[in-house]
Amino acid sequence: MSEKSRDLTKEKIFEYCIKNFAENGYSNVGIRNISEGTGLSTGAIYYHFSSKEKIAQFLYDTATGLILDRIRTAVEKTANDQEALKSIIFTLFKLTEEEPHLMKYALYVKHKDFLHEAPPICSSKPFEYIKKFIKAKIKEGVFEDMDMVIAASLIMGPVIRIIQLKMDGILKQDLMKYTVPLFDGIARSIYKKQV
Amino acid sequence: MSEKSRDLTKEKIFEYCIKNFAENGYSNVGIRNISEGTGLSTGAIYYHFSSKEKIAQFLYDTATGLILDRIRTAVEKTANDQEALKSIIFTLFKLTEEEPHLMKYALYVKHKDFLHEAPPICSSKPFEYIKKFIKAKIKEGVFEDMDMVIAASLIMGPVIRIIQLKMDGILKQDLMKYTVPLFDGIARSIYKKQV
DNA sequence: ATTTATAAAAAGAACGCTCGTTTTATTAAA
DNA sequence: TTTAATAAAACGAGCGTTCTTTTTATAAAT
Repeated sequence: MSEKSRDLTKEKIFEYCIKNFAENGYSNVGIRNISEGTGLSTGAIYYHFSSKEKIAQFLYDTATGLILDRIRTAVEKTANDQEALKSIIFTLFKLTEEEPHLMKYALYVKHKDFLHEAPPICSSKPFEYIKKFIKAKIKEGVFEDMDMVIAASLIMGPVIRIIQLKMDGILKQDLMKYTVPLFDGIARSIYKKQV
Repeated sequence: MSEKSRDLTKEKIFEYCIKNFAENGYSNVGIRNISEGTGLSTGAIYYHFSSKEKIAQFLYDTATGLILDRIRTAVEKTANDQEALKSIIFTLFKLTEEEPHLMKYALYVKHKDFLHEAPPICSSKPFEYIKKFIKAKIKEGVFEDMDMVIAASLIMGPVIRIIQLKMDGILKQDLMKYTVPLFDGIARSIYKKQV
C-alpha cells in the first residue's frame, strides 16, 4: 500500500487519541475505543503501533514538536526584544484557541504515568527553547539579572496558569485578548527598569 | 470496634493512597496494591469505602482542606498586607517540602478523570480563598487595579510553576529559599507603585 | 491488457490477565 | 449474643495484546 495510506491511518489515530487522551485520560481510553472512534480494527492499530504506549510516545513527540515550531517561527519573525516575549505569549494563546487538544495533551496529560522515557513537560522541547530564550535575554541585559528558576517561573507561570483556566472552562473569553495585559504584568516583574 | 480503630484504618488507607495516587497515578494503583501496601484485605478496604472513587473523593476533600487550613492560619497571623502574600507563598513552599504527596495530589492528579463531581483544582477551597484575598486587596487599593484573571495568574502562576519544578525533581534546592526573590518579582507586577 | 505473485494493510476473534466489586466466612469487640 | 471489622476467595467485565485470516494495493510476467 502507498505511503499516503499509511500516513492517513496514523493521522486518524493521532487525531482521535490526542483529543481523547487529553479529554478522558490515557487510562480511560482503550484500544477498542480508538478502534470504534477511528473506524479501524484493533489489528490495524497494532499494525501501525506496536503498543498503546507507542501511540502516546508518538503523540508526545508530535505535539511538542508542533508547539516548538510555532513558537520558534513566532520569535524569528519579530524584530525587537520587547515584541519577542509578547509574541511567544500570543502564539501560545492562539494555539490554545486553535488546537485545544494539542495544548491539553502537552500540558495536562501525565506523561510520567505511561511514558517512562519522556521528560516532564517542563523539560520538553518548547520549554527548553523558551528557557534558552530567557537565559539569552538576561545575558543581554534586557531582563533583570536573576536566578533562572525565578525568571522562568515569573514568565511562564502566569501564561500556563491562564491557559489552564481556559482549558478548565473557567475562562470563557478569547485568550488572545489577555495577551497585552498579561504581558504588561510579566514585563513589570522581569524587564530592566529604564532609569 | 472503637472509633479509634476505624480512624486508624482510614488513615492507613489515606496515607498509602495519597502517596501512591500522586506518584503512580490513580489508574495505576489498584485495590490489591492498596491492600498489600496497607496490610489490609480488600474486604476491609471496601468496608470503609464503598468504592475506589470514594477513596479519591475523601483524599481530595482532606487534602484541599488541609492546604486551606495552613494558608488561612498563615494569613491570619500576619499583620500587614505586604507580609500576607509573602506568607501565603512561604506556606505553600513549606507545605511542599513537608508534605510533598499532599501537594502532588492536590496539584497533579487529574481529578476530572475519576471525580466527576469535583471542581478543577483551581476552583478548590484553597484557590477560592486566595482568589477572595486578591479581590479584597484590589478593592483596598493595595494591588494595582486589574482584571481578576490577570491578577490571579500573575500571583499564583509563578508559585505553582516553581512548586511543580520542585515536584518534578528539576529543582533540588529547598523551596523556601525562593520565597523572597519570587515574592519580589510578583510584587513588582501587582503592587501599586508608590509615587 | 490481463493474470499472477508478493507483500502491505486491515479485520476480528481469541487469549490471558488484572481490574473493581461482591459474597461468604471468620474473628474481635461490646 | 449481637454487631463491627477483617479476611479471602470468587465473579464478571474490560484491558492490552496476539493470532489467524481476509482484503487490498503494487508490480512483474504472460
